[in-house]
Amino acid sequence: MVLATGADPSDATKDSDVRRTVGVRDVAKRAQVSLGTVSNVINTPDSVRPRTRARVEKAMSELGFVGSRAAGQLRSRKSGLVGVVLPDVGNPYWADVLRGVESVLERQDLTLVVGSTHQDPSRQSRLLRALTQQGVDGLLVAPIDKLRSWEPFGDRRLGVVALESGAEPDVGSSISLDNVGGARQAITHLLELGHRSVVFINGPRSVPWCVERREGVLAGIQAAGLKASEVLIEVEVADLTSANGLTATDNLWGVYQPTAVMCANDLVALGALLSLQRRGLRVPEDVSLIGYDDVEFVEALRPSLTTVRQPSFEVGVIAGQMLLSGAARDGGERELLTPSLIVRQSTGPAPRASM
Amino acid sequence: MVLATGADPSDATKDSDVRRTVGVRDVAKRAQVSLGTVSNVINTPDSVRPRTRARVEKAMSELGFVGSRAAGQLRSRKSGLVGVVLPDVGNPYWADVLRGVESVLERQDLTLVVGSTHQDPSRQSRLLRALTQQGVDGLLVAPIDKLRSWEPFGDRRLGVVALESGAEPDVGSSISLDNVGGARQAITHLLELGHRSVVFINGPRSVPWCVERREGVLAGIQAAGLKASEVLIEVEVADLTSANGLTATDNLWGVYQPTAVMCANDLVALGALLSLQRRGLRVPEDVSLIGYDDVEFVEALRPSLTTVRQPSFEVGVIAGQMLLSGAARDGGERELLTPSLIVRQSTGPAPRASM
DNA sequence: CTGCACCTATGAACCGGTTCAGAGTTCGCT
DNA sequence: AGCGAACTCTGAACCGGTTCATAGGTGCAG
Repeated sequence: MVLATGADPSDATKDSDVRRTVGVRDVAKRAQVSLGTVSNVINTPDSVRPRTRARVEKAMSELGFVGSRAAGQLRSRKSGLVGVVLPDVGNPYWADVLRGVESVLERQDLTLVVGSTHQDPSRQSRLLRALTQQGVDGLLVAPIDKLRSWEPFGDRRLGVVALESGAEPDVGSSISLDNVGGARQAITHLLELGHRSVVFINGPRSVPWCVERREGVLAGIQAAGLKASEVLIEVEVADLTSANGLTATDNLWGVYQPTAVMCANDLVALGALLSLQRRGLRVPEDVSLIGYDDVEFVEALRPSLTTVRQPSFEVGVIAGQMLLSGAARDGGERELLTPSLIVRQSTGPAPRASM
Repeated sequence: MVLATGADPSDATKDSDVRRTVGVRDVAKRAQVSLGTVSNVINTPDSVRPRTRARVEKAMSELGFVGSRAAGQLRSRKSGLVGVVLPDVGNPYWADVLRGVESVLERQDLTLVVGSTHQDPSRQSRLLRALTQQGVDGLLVAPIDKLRSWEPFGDRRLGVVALESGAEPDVGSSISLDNVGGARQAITHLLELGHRSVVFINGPRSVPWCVERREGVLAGIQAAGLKASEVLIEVEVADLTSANGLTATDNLWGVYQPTAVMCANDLVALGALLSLQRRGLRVPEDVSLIGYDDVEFVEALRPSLTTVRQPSFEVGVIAGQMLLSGAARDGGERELLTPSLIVRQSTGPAPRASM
């Protein structure tokens, strides 16, 4: 699921509709049992004698009974909801992570509620607040911002898992990827190909893993005995989408003509590729291009994209397991995964004429 | 957000935790007002004198008050939730529709709860049931299956909007695309290029718009004075993903060698393209390929993909507006949008040597 | 100074599924 | 038949924010 928020739902039409929904009491009356028994049929069917259960179930279907989660949740303090806060569900990378989470939570009666922050801190806190109000039992967050006030979010029944959070969170468990290492591999690859004028299109500094990827880039440059100020041009886009990648590259090219473009994200790289191709530049002969994530479609691009592969599905699986195992609640568990560079066609030797 | 479902959340740990959450009563006591006033501050701030309001707000932040949606919803019969049921949020097309919906519902205090059916009818009914239990105020559904028992879902406060439902739903409003026309344009394009051996990779027959696209294909063939049985090879995949597109094409090629492949979906076309390229076939010289949706990245593929463009974002916007305007509740409103063929590089004249 | 209209604040009742202590049954065994 | 353990079933109380009829307060006109 995805979440969005807004301002005023109160303009509901006057509902003079008197028809009430059928509740446990109606079912109980019809099945000639007490309301407690109906509740038992719903929650602990084994504790009800088969004959009775059948009667209740018959009554339920005859009446078209659909329970109200809200009422149950109020008393039981369980919502059966797991909140997931991601930068952007539209990004295939995160969609993949989500599939991983789903695959684990599948057999539990847990419902995923997913929201996108679009790299916007205020959106993040709105989402977190909304999810807390919904009473989610567990929370998976890829923080876009240092989470200041975790307090109310922390004591979920199943706990909290931070995905790709730079700093170690003070509650719950976390699962991270070595962004520094991944970015460093990428930039090193470019430097080894002779590139000495590289543009790095990154996300906002407030995002932990953007900061880390930048660190990796700087570290790689330094390790090669070069100065970042002479080699690197940094560009920042608010949201890591292909549209922004395209615009950023378009704007940039009026000012600089680097021999390589490195993107914080495959989506941005896609945008950059479109911009370059429209401009008539050949990749990788004129410009090398490198992405990050190894999203499914980049293999089919021509040229196919060199990128840094992240085990997206696995991240989701581990996160889901942490929730179920209780590690997310008890905290302290840390998982660190390593990305790997996938060299394809979009990167090649720097052209001679370059600086 | 995305929804998933499962079987048993009961293994919660015994919480001996006695700490209760702060409620309106706690806030009321601290602010020296009645609990009703606290409720007013939350819901109708203007009806509370500024001085009083300030006192309550201070108390709320001091106590770290986070309301419980469940409790409020129980009494007010408003959840502030809008359920969205889509085939696959991972598909950029639907992600786009979603963005459209979000853009409209943004300023309302509505939370989107999104779930993917993955073309699975049982998943659809599970989702619908789960959303109903959550008490969603409105529902957007792209039905994957004739919805038999709409009854309990129908009387949402904001109503129901059916996206791309083949048959006219009996409740709510609908917004559809001319799938017959779109598919017909695509197949006609291929036939005009001389193709007489075309594979059509489609989704399951249970999905309304898959059926419609098939109809369009058949109509186009007939209109060209040809027989479907002699021209068309039909393949069906369960879920319209690139992985399935790849496998289907791989398997198929052992048996047939058509001169063109038409896919019900750009994602499937992407898979097909990968399969063809791995096999060493040139597109479009050896095989023409055509997709459906005009998802963002297909323009960047090489060859860029010929496809049928659908106004995805607009679909979302209209759907959102129908919900807000009450058209979704009162029903009867029908919107029909028209897709258009976008010819790019992946289609070309049929090779001579073909049958 | 009284009356009346309007604005605020109050708090008991309520929404509907779950809990749990206790009553009622069933059944095996002596 | 007699007895206790185990199993079923019962229903009042409860979760916590919202509703709404009512009470209290303020200000202005008569």
